[in-house]
Amino acid sequence: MTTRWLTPEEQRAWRAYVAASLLLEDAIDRQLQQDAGMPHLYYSILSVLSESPERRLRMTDLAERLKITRSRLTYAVTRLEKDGLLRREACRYDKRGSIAALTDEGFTVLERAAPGHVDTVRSFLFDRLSEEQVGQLEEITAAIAQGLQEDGTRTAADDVPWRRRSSPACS
Amino acid sequence: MTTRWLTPEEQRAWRAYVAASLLLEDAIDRQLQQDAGMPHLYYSILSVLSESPERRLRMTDLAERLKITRSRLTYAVTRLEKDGLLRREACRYDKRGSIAALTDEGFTVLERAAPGHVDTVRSFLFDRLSEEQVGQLEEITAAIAQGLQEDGTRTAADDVPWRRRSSPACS
DNA sequence: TAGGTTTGTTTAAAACTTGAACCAAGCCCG
DNA sequence: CGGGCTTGGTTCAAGTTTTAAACAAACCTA
Repeated sequence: MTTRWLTPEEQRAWRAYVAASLLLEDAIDRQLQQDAGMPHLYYSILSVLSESPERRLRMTDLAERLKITRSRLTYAVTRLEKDGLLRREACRYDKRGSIAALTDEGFTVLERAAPGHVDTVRSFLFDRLSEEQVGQLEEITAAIAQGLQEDGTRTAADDVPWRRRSSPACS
Repeated sequence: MTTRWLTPEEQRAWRAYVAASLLLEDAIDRQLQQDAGMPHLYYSILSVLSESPERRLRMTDLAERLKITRSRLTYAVTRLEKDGLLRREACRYDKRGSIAALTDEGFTVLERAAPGHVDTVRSFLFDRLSEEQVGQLEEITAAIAQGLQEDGTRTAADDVPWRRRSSPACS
């Protein structure tokens, strides 16, 4: 089968997208590095934890929400723990598990970094979009993410309903 | 001034965006690494070169199009040169300049990798969007990129029209 | 209980990024 | 012309991150 190349419209969209995502991620990383001493990913870890029940989550669940590998997460969490922003706890229900729990200090750091972060996201993203476009962006990116999820992390267990992760957060 | 937090709609959009861009970049990197032995950025370098007049471009111009620092580009180009996919040439009109020129081998590698890459982009992105959404995506990301450009790389020269880079590609 | 899975970490090697420092070449202006 | 600033590009050192493979412990199911 011969390749279906991108149409001119698709090409324009693709290029604009690539440029925007690169620039945006750079800008956000820079801002957070500056103001909070950590890159976007690390901030996201704290942020996700802060919204979880009891501000804690199992490593695997955390990795899943952040769309990163467990190995990568282990590395990041180790640094955050060293900085005292979170703590690892044992899981009572599953002795293999370890739980990342946001510390008070971590929460404070997050609270202090949040305004600057939101300002950045706002000024570079939402301030430039109409309300309508915000909705469009959500639909578009949600569709993309969905496609990539079901495809990527497809394991045998996904085909066995009764074995699917339920993850009561073990909390 | 108190922070204007994100509205629920904005939050949803932001999260979907972050997840999608991460997953998409991962998927593309994986595919290209697999099929062409290089990450997305390197492929982009070859790709931009292949579309430039005489398949060559000055380093600074290349960095500008790719939205990366010159330092970062130097590193990448060094590797690509080592792999024989491009060659550095002296610039006749400006003895400071160096030009990255795609080699025949580089072009061949690109030709072979392109179908797989396009397939990936298509299946993860465009196949999931309506024609209308493609247009929306372009407008949205173009707006974002524009905002980030004028802000970021603002140098004194930008305010002096007659000194702005014209870059006749020196070719 | 055996066999296969899942969890999370470890390890070692690469790959990448950054920022500053630097040199050579170009440009400006008195 | 010649000093002084700017630009193009690389180099360097340091640190960060990423990956993949291997692993042990704990789980699960038959």
